[in-house]
Amino acid sequence: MSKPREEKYQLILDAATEAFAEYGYFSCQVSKIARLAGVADGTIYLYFKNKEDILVSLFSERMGQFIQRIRHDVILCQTTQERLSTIVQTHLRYMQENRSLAVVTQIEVRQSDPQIREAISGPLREYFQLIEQVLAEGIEKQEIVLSDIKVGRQMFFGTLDAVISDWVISKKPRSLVGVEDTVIDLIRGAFKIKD
Amino acid sequence: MSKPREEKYQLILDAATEAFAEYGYFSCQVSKIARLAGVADGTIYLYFKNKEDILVSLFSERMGQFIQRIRHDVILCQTTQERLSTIVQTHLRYMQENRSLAVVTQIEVRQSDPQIREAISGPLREYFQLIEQVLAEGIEKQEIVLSDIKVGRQMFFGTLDAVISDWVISKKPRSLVGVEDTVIDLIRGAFKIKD
Amino acid sequence: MSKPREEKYQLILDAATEAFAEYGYFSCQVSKIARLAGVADGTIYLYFKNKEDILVSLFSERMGQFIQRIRHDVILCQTTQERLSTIVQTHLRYMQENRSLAVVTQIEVRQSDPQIREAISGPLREYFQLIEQVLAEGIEKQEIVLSDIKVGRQMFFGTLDAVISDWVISKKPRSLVGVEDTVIDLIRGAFKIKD
Amino acid sequence: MSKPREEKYQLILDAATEAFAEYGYFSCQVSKIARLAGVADGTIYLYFKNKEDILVSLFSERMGQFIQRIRHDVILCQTTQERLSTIVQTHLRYMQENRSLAVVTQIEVRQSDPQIREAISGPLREYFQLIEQVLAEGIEKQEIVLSDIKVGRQMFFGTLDAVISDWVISKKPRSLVGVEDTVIDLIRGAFKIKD
DNA sequence: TATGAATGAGGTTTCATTCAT
DNA sequence: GATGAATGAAACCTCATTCAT
Repeated sequence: MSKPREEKYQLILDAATEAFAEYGYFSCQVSKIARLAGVADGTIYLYFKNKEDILVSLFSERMGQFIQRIRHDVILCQTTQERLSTIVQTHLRYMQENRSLAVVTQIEVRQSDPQIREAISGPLREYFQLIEQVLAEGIEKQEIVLSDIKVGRQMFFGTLDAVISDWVISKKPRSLVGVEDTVIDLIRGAFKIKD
Repeated sequence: MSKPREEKYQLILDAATEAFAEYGYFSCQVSKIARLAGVADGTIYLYFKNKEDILVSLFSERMGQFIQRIRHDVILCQTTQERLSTIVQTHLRYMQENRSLAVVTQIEVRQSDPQIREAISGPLREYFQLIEQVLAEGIEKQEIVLSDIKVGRQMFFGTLDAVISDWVISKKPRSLVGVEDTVIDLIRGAFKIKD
Repeated sequence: MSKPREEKYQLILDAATEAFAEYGYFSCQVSKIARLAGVADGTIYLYFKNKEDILVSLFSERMGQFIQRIRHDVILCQTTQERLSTIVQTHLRYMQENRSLAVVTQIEVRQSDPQIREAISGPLREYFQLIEQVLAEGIEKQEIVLSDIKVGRQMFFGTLDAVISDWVISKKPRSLVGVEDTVIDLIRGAFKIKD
Repeated sequence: MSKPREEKYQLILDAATEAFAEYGYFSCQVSKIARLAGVADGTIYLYFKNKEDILVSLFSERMGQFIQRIRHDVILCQTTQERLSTIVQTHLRYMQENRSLAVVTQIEVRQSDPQIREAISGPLREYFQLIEQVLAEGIEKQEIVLSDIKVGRQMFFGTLDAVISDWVISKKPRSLVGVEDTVIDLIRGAFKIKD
């Protein structure tokens, strides 16, 4: 009995991801999500408290999954350089495979509505902490040079974010995978990682 | 005769910047802007076609000013390193002095409502081109090492963007000026600029 | 399942007829129609695209019904004189029984807002064609004398229209049925119909 | 000092006639009239109490002039037949020469807004009375046969009204003068005027 | 007298949410 | 659980009218 419930929950979340990506959170009506999910408008409210709850759930579900994947890949690495390269690769590839999620992330990370931003900040903060941990460990082991961990993370995340932002906006994007090496190279230079 | 017209135009734009920054574009009613500007609701529409036009005008006006300032500062520089450092400094200081503009910029650049994004993209693209010009010249003069100009610009802008984004979201932000040196240092490393 | 939908559609159309008749199209707010129909404002928009669509639908629905009735009555007639008399009678009686429709018809047929007029013209043109057909047949069979069919129709319709217009405007109107004979008599004279 | 006042008053009335004819009373903004008249919006209110007053003034001024012209032409006639023919001719020709007035008349005669209708009814009633006088005299002198004066007037006016209505709506209208003879012929038949 | 920028009441329409079926 | 018709609050925008210049 709980299986179909979970299924429809995910179905709606998938639909919402597509719909938010295409129209933006505010310009996307709940009825559009319902139609895309193949359910009635009212059904949405059996699974979510309100429209905002859809967005927030979408974030913790999908971003949570994303972070878990990255965390899993990072654990297998030996050096800081490997860890950073892995994050770059996994981040870009994951977003490339989940374009709509990438779009939603781009849009909604910066939502100014304080309530929404607060609700969203959880998973993102978790990701930031993961990056900062890697950086801290790198400094400690003298594998990288960095005078301010937070700024280091901002550079690291900001670069990936900007790359994806351009990719998302661009109508004819080149593959994200193609820029991996350049990104990694720039980051290695920034953190003074030796060859 | 045209002075007071221009004055009120700027007054409304200032009010809109504050209001959009506080509530976000969609959650901010036109009446809020009007009240903040000390004018009647209808007066807004003597100066702007509609709500979207306020946002778009805000962008081209204020971002245009911002880019002009950066362009002016960059012209005075001799080396690529100086140019990049100048952009970092001017960018961060300008945003620090215009927090509300920074908020709006951070938020609305990524608005996915396609119409709005299109309208906004102009000034931003201009800024991107400026950065890319500096990078291209740096490569040519062998002052920097960079295999892909676009990715270089993404790293450069993305870093600044992430720094400001954190600063804007943070309730008790440290001064942006304090991170200038770290940012410049990271970028010099990324572009392999010698001391 | 479709019954209640049709019912409410007609309910709103009835309310709109009353409301437009009392206040005129422009001076009548949608909320007035809603209140009269006993539904919420928003409900109106589940059945009609917008305010104008209400008026247009009202016209094609009600006028269509009106024309059908006349067409039905005309078919049973043998002579042109009978046909013309029947149209006069049915027209006047129908309007007398549907005063609000008469008011709306009188008022809105001539709306100069070009968009509205265009939308409304369909059913009216159909009625004009019916009259002109009867006249053409009458001429052919030499039952009437008329040098210009269009002008003949204008006289025929214009007379009925003016009679109803006066009746509608008048606060204490005499019955429309009372003038039937005079109208028929005038028209018989105009078209030189022998006794 | 009173001359230019009168001039501008007429100027605005002319502009209003054009503007009402093109857009209809409700869809025509006061500012449009002002622009057409070449005066400021506020100036309108030095000459007219409000928008409605423009329409009402337009009516009594222009229709008054129209009726006066008809009255003048009718006085010169000897027989009822001449009088009726003269009214038909003058009516059609006047409207043909003043198309915008014709349009406004068509539209606004039927305004359902009770206040407006009341204000307009004056000049129109005067015209109706003139027609009814002619008919009454015709009956008395046994020049025409008519059992109900009011219905007779309705037929007479309604016919002219419908002719003009079609002419006004039609994009490529035939000249109104061309139908004069047919109209007169029909009316002579209706009133049983001998040759 | 003339101006036209400013006003602000009020209208149409949208859409998140509810609830009877 | 599922539906989707109905709700009604609230937003954007228009435009007749005013009034300081």
